[in-house]
Amino acid sequence: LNMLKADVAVPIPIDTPLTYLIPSELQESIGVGTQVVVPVRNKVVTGVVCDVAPHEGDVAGLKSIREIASAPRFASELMKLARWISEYYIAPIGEVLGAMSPPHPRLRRVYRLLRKPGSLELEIMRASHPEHVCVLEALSGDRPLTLETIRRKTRLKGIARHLGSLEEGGYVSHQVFAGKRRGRRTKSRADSPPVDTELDSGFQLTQEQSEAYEGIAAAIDRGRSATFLLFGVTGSGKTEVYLRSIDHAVKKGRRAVYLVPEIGLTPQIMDRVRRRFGDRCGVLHSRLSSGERYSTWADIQSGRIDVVVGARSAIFAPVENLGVIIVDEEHDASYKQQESPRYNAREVAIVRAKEAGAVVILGSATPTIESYHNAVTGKYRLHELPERISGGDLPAVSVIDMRTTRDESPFSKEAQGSIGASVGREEQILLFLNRRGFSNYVQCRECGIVPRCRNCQVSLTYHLGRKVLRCHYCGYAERGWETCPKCGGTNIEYVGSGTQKVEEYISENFAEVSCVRFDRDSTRRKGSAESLLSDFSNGLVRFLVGTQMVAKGHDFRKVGLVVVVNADVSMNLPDFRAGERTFQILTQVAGRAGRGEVPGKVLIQTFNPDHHSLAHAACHDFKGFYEQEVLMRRDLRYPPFSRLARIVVESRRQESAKRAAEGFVSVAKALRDESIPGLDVMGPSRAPLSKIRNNYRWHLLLKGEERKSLSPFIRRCLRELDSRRLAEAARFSIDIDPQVMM
DNA sequence: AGCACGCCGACT
DNA sequence: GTCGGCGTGCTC
Repeated sequence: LNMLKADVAVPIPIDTPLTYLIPSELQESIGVGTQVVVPVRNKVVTGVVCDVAPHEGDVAGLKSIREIASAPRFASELMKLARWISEYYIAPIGEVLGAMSPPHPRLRRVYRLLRKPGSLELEIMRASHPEHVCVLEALSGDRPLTLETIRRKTRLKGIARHLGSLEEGGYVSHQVFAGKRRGRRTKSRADSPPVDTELDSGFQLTQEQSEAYEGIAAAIDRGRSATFLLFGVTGSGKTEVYLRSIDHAVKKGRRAVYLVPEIGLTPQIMDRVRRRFGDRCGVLHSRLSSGERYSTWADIQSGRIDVVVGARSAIFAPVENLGVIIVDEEHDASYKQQESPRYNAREVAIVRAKEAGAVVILGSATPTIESYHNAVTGKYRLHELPERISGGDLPAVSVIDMRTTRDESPFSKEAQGSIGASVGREEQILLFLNRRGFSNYVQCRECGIVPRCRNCQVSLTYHLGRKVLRCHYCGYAERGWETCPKCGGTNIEYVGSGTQKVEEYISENFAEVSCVRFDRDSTRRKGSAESLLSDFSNGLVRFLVGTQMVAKGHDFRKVGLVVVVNADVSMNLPDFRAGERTFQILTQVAGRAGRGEVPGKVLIQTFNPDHHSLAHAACHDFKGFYEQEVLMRRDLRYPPFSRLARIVVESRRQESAKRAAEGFVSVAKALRDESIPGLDVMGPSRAPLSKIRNNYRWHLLLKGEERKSLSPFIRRCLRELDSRRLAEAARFSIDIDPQVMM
């Protein structure tokens, strides 16, 4: 008897795939990558076959694969990528494949009323189990309901239990139901605009654009993987280089993936791609319905699509014969997924390209220090696009020293004057405030100094309870300041979050013109972002007050003045990348000014006018910023001179979280050996967000010299911790190459 | 993740 | 005594 078994990765957070028998009638059609329907406990889920092997010994204890799922099979290239992600990012393989899959038909348990209780039965039930009556009432509508719906209708807890006893009593029954997939939508070819290659490609490329394009095209022809960094200010024509490179690949019979940070905010890019490639392009993003997403996915897999545009997860598009991957705005934080699997699409792109023999183009006006370093050291190939194509000069930027401001207004005298003058000239004004100051930092109002950790250079966070300043990387603590150690001043400010004063100030002082706020809160509703922005771009609204979101991509033609209300908030986040983030965001915001015929002016208000992020952003000098930042990174052994991993430990009880985190540190120190060069363990300490949803959070940082040794070492530590029972009541989450330290 | 099992306080 | 709260452990 030659039975076959399959290891199936299921979408639950367990470390290993589960083993199932393959029914003989399915043996022919199941291989690695096949998506199958399998029972897990009392549910059925869709999983992916990771391995097929002959099964020896008895069959007892093994369940069988139910059927082959309707979703198509994963190509071996993507299976290999999934394995790499799972190992490198220490994420369960089932979750990785789940993130890579198109939406599955939802398999759920539905409950149905079998028999109504008689009136006497009902009385007894009402007396003994009133919840049961509730549940039966919810089910009385004849339609089978899911657990979730019943829970919502009855607003009861422990629904499963009640249903169990009702089922036993013969009142209800359940069955497993596969939600039907909506039929594949046939895309109407009429609504896609005609392909119009002439319109864009008619332009003469600049010298630098041609050089970049020639280099990329040659690399695509060679068919060996290479990574390019396209470094150019906004408006320098990066997009045209991307599009020509894609065009070149497509003409050679290859395909392309084009990643953008947030597709919702960049409709122009989609338009340009559409115009160029017609219906041979497809979009993948989070706002698609599952039907739309599935149909695009199927179109990609069947080869009907040459160019896939999308956000982070589009890096998993089942594109065959990949020739080029674009990562636009490569510095953007949204490429890193902040929940498991915590992958970085930029890194995944490079790994995938290596496997496929494809070329990666990273593009940015403000590259990450890591990417620029790789370009400088020759790991990537660097191409610069130094000038704005359309002419338009970069705006004049002035840094305003707020230490001289004494009053309560959010604006300095100078800014007030500029705003007034700008309103007088009927220009539009963008007020940028970075409200995401979750963490309270301390600052001397007189000299502007902010206390920083002597070991880690990150700003210290003030803790009201104990009145101490604490480092969230290493745990270092000192007493809170009463006088400034530098200038002796006594005006020490505890800077909190939120500066809504701005909107108030504007409506009080400029009541005659309208002002709109643009941030996560005001744009939550679908479509509201678009309508707010169009009100601003067509001139209905004079002031736009916004956070990060306004800095991205929008092309406002009539903005004459940009004011950065408080540049210090992002500068003083307890994060070693705070300076880099500040530089990026300031450069982007400044880029919003002077894009049309109005010459732009940018004001940056700060208590720290000498900070290198500000100084270099003010003169549009990325390289100067890089040179200085890289010194700090080298000095303190931060990336790109090391690799980081962050371990977050969570528990309901403060003590267990702390103990488990300390346990990890002691295990890591005990297990360190020459297999993990340059290992450095920092912490443990309270995480900056030290309590979330009643869970206490501690964290620690590991530094290592090389990329490949850190993850296996962490896995060894976790196993050891488990076997020594040091992790009781605590959960670990691992963030490899962390981008944020909250 | 979800869900069952099992151990403890508040009610008939 | 039971009901139902949450902590712990397993899913082939």
